Amino acid sequence: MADDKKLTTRAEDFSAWYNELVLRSELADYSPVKGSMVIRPNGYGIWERMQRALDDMFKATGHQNAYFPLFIPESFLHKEAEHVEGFAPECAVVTHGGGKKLEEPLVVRPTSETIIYHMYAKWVQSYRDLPILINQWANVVRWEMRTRLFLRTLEFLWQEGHTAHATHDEAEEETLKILGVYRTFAEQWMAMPVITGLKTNSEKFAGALRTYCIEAMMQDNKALQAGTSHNLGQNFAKAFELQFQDENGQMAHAWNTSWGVSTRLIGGLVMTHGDDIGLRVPPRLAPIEIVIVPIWKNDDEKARLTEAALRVKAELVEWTGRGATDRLRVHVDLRDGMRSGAKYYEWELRGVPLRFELGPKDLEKQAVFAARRDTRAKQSLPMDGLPAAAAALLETIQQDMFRAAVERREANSVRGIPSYDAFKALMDGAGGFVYAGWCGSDACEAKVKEETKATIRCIPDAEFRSAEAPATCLRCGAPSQAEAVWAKAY
RNA sequence: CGGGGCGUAGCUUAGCCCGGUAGAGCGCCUGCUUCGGGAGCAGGAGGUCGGAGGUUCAAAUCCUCUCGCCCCGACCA
Repeated sequence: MADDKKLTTRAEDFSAWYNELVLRSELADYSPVKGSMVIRPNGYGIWERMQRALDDMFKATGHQNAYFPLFIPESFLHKEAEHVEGFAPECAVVTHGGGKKLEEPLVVRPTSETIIYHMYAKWVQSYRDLPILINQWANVVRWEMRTRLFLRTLEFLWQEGHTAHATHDEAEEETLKILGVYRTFAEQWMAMPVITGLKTNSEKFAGALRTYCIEAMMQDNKALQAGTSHNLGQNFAKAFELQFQDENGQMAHAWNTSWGVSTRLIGGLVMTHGDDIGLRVPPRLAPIEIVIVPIWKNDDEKARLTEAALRVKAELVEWTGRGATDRLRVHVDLRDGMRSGAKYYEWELRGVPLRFELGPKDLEKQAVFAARRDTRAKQSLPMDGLPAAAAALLETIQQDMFRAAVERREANSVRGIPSYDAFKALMDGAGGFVYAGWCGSDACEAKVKEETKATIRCIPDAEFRSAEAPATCLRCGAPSQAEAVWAKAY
C-alpha cells in the first residue's frame, strides 16, 4: 500500500500528523509508562545541538553550569505560598526508600527554585558574593493529566537558570537579557519567529513577580510557549532566608531570576517546520546537514561511486571555511539492498536539509545533484568549490526557513479585530494571533478562556505592538489597559 | 476524574452481528534478478486473539469482571 508510506496530512488531522511524524522520523517513542517517552537518537541529536548553542550563549553571558539533586524535601515546596499552590498538584512524591517509609517524603523536582535558593542562602553572606549566575541541565517531573510527545510529558529535559542579585534592577536586567538570548536562539537557530512579552497574572510562574516569555505560532495557528524568564523578586529569598549584608552593613534579601527552555522546543520545531512529507530541520540544528546518496547499477559502479561519495564527504568535512570547529556535518548512505528512491523518502522524512545524489552521470560531469529539503528544489553543483557552495546553500536554507515561518505567522495574525463576535468566530475556525485590547481584569481574561478557549499569550513588547494601540477591551469594551496577544495555546 | 472509542504477528488490520479452533498488507530472514524517486519473483520465520472467570461438545466471536491505550472535557513548560 503506497498510502501506508504517507503521513496523515496536516490538513486532514494536525494532531495525528504530529504524532505520526514524531514516531516515524524516530525522534521519539512511547515508553511503557503512560505519559513518558524515549527520546531516540534522531531527536536527541537535535537536542544536543540545541544544548550546545544555548550553553555557549549562557557561558558568553557569564553563567556557569552546576547540578542540583533530583530529590527535594517536601517541606521546601511549602515555604513559598504561591509556589506550592502551583506545583503541589503535579508533583511525584517518594514516600519509601531502602525498604522503609521515609520520615519526610521527597518530592521529585518539578523545578528547582526551592533547593537552589536554599543552597544559595548558605553560600551568600555579603554583597560581594553576588551575583550568582548558575544554570543546570536536568530532567524534571510534572504529573500531567494529558500528555503529548515532546509537548507535555511526565518527565522532560530542560535547562533552568537561577540567579541571585543585589538589586531589583539587576535581576530585571538579567531576566530580560535571557529573554533576549531565547529570542536569538529561536530565531537564528530554530528559524522559529517568536513574540516576546510579559505574562499576565494568571499565566505567570507560581512564585514569580513577573514572567516574560517567547511565544511561537505553530502551523495549526495555536501558540506554543517556547521559553520563559522569570523575575522572582524577593519571594524565594524571603522564604529561604537568602540574605546578604550590603555596602552599608544592612541586611537585605537577594533578588532572584529563573529561566528555562525544554525539550518541548523539539515539538515546536516539528510544528513550525514539518510538512506533509516529514520533518524539516533547520541546518544549524541538524545533526546531519548533508546526506550523500550514491547511485549504482552493478558491482563495478558500486565500488566507484562508494569511493567517490566518501571522497566528496572527506572534502566537505575537511573544509574549514566555516571555522575549524564548525565542520560540515555529512553522512554517506551506503546501505545496500535499498533503492535510492527509498533512501530519498527516508531522509526527507527525517528532515535532513540537503541531499546530494551522486550517480555515474554526476561523476562524469564532476558534479553532485543537490536537493533542498525545505523547497524541494534541485540543482547540479560542480565538485569544484563544492564545500563553499554547500555551506552557502545551507545558510540560504536557514534564512529561507525563517522567512517562510515569519510570513506564515504574519498571515495568521490579526490586528484591529472588529468585535468580540468576530473574535469568537475566528477562534472557532482558523485561529491565529489576535492583537487586541485588554481591560486588565483577571475575570475578563478568564471569561474569554471559558468562551473561546483562547488566552492572553502575552502583553507583547513594544516592537510587536500595533501602530495604533487598541482603545477598548476585546471582551468587555472597557478602556484598554494594555494590548494583548490572544490565541489558543498548547 | 466524567463522556466516547479501541485492544488479533514488529506495524496497519480482516474475521466478531450469525461460536466450529486465525487470514491479509507492510515490515523481517534467505536466494536470484534489480538499482537516477517508496523494486520484482520464489521460499521462510513470526500470533497462549490484552488478562481473568463464566456459558458451551466447542469461544477471537456470547456474558461478567479487570488491565491498558487513544480521542474529547477540568490542569499545564
